Amino acid sequence: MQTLSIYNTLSRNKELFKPLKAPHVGMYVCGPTVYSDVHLGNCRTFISFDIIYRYLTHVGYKVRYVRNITDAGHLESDADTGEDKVSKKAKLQQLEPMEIVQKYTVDFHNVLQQFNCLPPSIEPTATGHIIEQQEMAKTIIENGWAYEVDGTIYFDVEKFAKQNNYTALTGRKIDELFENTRDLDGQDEKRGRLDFALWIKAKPEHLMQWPSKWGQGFPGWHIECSAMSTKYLGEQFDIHGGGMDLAPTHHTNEIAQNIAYCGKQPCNYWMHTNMLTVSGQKMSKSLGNSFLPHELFSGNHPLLQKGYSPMAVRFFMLQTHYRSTLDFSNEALQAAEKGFERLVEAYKTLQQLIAQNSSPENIAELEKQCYNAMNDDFNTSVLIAHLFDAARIINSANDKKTTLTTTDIELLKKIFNHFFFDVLGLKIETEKNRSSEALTKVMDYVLEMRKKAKEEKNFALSDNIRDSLINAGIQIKDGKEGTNWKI
RNA sequence: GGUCCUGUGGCCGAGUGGCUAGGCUGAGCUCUGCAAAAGCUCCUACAGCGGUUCGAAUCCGCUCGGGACCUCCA
Repeated sequence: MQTLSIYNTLSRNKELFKPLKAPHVGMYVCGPTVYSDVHLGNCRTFISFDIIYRYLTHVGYKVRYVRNITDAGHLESDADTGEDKVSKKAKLQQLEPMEIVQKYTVDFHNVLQQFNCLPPSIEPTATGHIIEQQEMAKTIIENGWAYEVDGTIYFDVEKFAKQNNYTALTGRKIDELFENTRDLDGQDEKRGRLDFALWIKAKPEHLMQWPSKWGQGFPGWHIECSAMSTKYLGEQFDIHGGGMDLAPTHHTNEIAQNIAYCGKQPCNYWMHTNMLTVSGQKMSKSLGNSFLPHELFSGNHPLLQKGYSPMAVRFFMLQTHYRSTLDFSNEALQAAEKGFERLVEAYKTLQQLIAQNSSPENIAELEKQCYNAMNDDFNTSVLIAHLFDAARIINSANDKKTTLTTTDIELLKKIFNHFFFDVLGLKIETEKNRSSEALTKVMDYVLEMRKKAKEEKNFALSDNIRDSLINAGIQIKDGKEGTNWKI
């Protein structure tokens, strides 16, 4: 097993990864609230955790990866005010709330599939775990950490913070939090200003509500994750992840709930992915600089000069470490697209490399460096740099400027299979008709014609053939071993 | 306003107290009938000002800029 270190938000340091029950690893990631098209920032988070899931699996762990779908209880404001996001959308579109949930869940799955993300082991929903959430709230009340006011259950943060480190995740000073939170004038039935709801009394017109011992209501936003992680991963598990914006409120409250419920920290390693910006500014609807995944793929957006394939985008994201902000720009995307293509071409070249008896290259060391990169807090950026080194060696060997033994070539293939495909989750996109048999035969014939023309010094014709192929979107490359082509 | 994070070459983006990140772009060379591709070389940076140190982009302080969350506002 590899020695892996992970940056833990709790300690603000990289720590050696020690699972509670190796080889089993429990990982929980906060999934999307399915009330609108999936945000590209969400995609980044889920792609990051897809890599983590893939790498842990690759090095031999048996990972149970749980990622929830929030389909109820997430209000417009995190201060337990405003409407439920799903219900609001349902009213606007005059649909059943579960129609909204279905529509955007399907959309979410489609997008992640295009990005080649593996499905999680379990994908539980908030509405599917109402009982569990009620039970957890009940226990928290019994344990003395929550109270009921007219059918709504609040978590007593002030009381909790006196005996526990409520702000462990962010290191904020609790006194300042109290000071900076304003009074919710008049309507406030909470005891403390930082208190948050575990269960909320539903008004009669509220579309999504369930019976409970406290009357009709619906769950608070934070309780679902505590309830579902506990149900499927136990009271304590290994990794909990999500976007950085979730740490101060959602995750902080989640930890409080778990401790209030069973007296234990829910997990050992908290991992947070950084945000997305567009040309240096944060991606937001109000700034008019946000676009959807399908707009990014098609290029159908004023900010996009062209479309970028899902794999190019995935590769682009992986060139930046998950804890750094990721900046979208046409220039950067195009650079990534070309770099990705370069690796794909090197992989194809690798398949037809001819082995020599000896080699000056140290491929075993290269493989080791790839593992080192991933072991250092999943540093995909450094891993990719090593893959480019591999590409240079492959191309050099193809140009007869270096030599590789059979062992070297096999090891290079293994490196690509393990890291490029399995761990980074990249794939070679097969354009329709790209390598249909008929086209291959036609190309063989056309290239034979061109070869003959060249032998007869009829360069006008050979160039004409080449230009015509370029017009048809096919590029040819003359090499020592003959001519290759690609679309 | 508060807390936290962050500032790297034309662009993107890793990184460690002293040793080439890598990709894209541009220039030159090799190869080639020419081109493309590929290889090699070059453009060699670390926001600014102080400090610690034999030595800092890497540690500390301040200034300026960017971001996240909270507050405010809409």
